[in-house]
Amino acid sequence: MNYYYEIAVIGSPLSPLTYESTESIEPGTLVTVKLKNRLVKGIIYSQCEKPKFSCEQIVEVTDQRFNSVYMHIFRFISQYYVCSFGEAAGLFTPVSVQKSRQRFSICCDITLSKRQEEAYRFLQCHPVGLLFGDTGSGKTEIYMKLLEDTINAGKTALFLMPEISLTPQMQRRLKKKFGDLVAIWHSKITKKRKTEILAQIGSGEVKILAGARSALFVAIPDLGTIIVDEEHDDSYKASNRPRYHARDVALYMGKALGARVVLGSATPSLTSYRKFPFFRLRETYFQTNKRFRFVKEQDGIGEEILDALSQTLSKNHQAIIFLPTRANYKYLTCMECGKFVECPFCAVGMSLHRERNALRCHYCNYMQRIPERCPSCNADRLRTNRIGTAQVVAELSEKFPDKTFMKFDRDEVTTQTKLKKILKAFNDKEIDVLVGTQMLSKGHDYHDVKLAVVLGIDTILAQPDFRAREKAMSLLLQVAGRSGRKGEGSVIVSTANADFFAHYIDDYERFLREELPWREGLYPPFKKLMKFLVAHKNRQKALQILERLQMCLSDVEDVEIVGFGEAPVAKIAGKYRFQVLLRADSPTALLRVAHKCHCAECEIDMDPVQFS
DNA sequence: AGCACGCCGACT
DNA sequence: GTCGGCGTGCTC
Repeated sequence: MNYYYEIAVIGSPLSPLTYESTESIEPGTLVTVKLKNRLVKGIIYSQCEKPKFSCEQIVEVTDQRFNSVYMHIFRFISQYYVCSFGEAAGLFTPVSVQKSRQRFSICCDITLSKRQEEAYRFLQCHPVGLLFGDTGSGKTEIYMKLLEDTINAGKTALFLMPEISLTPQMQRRLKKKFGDLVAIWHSKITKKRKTEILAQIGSGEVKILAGARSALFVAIPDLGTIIVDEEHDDSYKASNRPRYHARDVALYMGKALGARVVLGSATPSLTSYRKFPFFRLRETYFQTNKRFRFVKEQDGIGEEILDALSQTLSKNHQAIIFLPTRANYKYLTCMECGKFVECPFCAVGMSLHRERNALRCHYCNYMQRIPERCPSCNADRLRTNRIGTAQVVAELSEKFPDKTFMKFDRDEVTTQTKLKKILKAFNDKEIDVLVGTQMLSKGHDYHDVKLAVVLGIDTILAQPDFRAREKAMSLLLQVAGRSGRKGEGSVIVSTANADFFAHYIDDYERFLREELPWREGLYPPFKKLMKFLVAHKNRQKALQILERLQMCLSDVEDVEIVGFGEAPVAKIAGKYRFQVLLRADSPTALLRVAHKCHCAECEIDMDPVQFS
């Protein structure tokens, strides 16, 4: 007897293909099949009738299978983020469940403050809850308590955090409490280690998987709790196909698998604030006395900031300096023709990196010599623009020769090991000042930072993005939260928008409340957005695809075309980019359009977060 | 005429 | 996505 199955090829954009087998196989089973004479992995989508064409035999049936709830989740992802079933399933890692799964109980030794106890009880009685807790208010203890409960109930848990918040300190804390019951999972751990962890999850030795975005896709059995820490963080949104949002997938998975979902943040997203019941946990742990000062200085570091820094350093205290720019300078501009030196492959200015004596493109990594003359008009009046972390380090090292400054950005912190090393050196006082980008703001505990300097926040506020204010405000608070964790701390912000920031600085909830009406009728959480992206190395071709797309979009109902045209970065790695932004009241209307008009040449971005 | 490269369509 | 077929265009 022969059976026929529709099989989705893992990671392939193709819709399921039909294969033949002599065995009866359950949907969700992973198999090996031949595709164009090559062996590929597939997942049984469904059983079907004998097709009219002759088809290939399934090569191998593995003992790995996703259950029907997971199949349902894959279907949701492929529907909602508009990708093939094989691409959705390809995100996930199966776990082979052993029959005699081990059970453990953990001793309940976490003591919570009265307020923490209330927060904990609140989260306990909501299937989805938002822990809106200031930095230093003790969110972690509440997470620990929830994880402890989960294990004692014989269940497992996922603990998600942005890749960069996966600090040695958080790992240590988890390890200290849960020992080998917790495993750490992120994109950089080795294949060997991953196999090991998967086996331990299967046997029930590991009960908590803590990690970055990708940890969500480990099909851990008996899931009881999903915690999404720093839920506001945009790094939860995938930047390539399928462009899922890990927080939103976590919410869906929680519902489907019957697991409690806890979102946590000091600066929750406006959408989560509006959507979910929340508990407000204010700063109670250390009675900090934070002073904010706003100054208006030009690009770079002016007198007032230098004074503040000088005072802090003279007392042998530490400081952090935030600015949103890497390299020495973001641009090299011609004073004659006004153009900046552009990457030959991308429509962006190249950044000046002194230590490599080169201009580097931050999109495609192309490097070239620093030119003497303008490549466009040949004038020899090139000037640097927009100071970056490397330059701040260089200039301050010269001004304070007996102090140590360290760059803290993606260029410097390339591995977990380097992150560990720098954080240790900083906490051991071998470094006096960290100068960094967003990375500085993510969940690290700096013991003795008495001053936080925030530069360039106005460039974030000025982004053509409906969330520009939300991004700027939360970033400022997150950076500020790193200063004065014990005792006094001050924050000095260089901005021309002091009124805006000052108004909300000690009450993020006020910001969220007052921001809400601006979004009404226009943006999330009131409206749904979707973006079509077209990229092609032939500009003419790209325009053709865009035109065809517009035709398809011309007669759709309940969907508004907000705008179309060149993408904010009109060319990346030699590909010309165009986009269409759509708006609707419901995701259904958008998805109807997406499924009608999508094609191989365009990518769909549901709930986009990137607008510049 | 022979070969290289790049585009496009099919993949069960 | 990835492979191979085929057409264009350049070289021997």
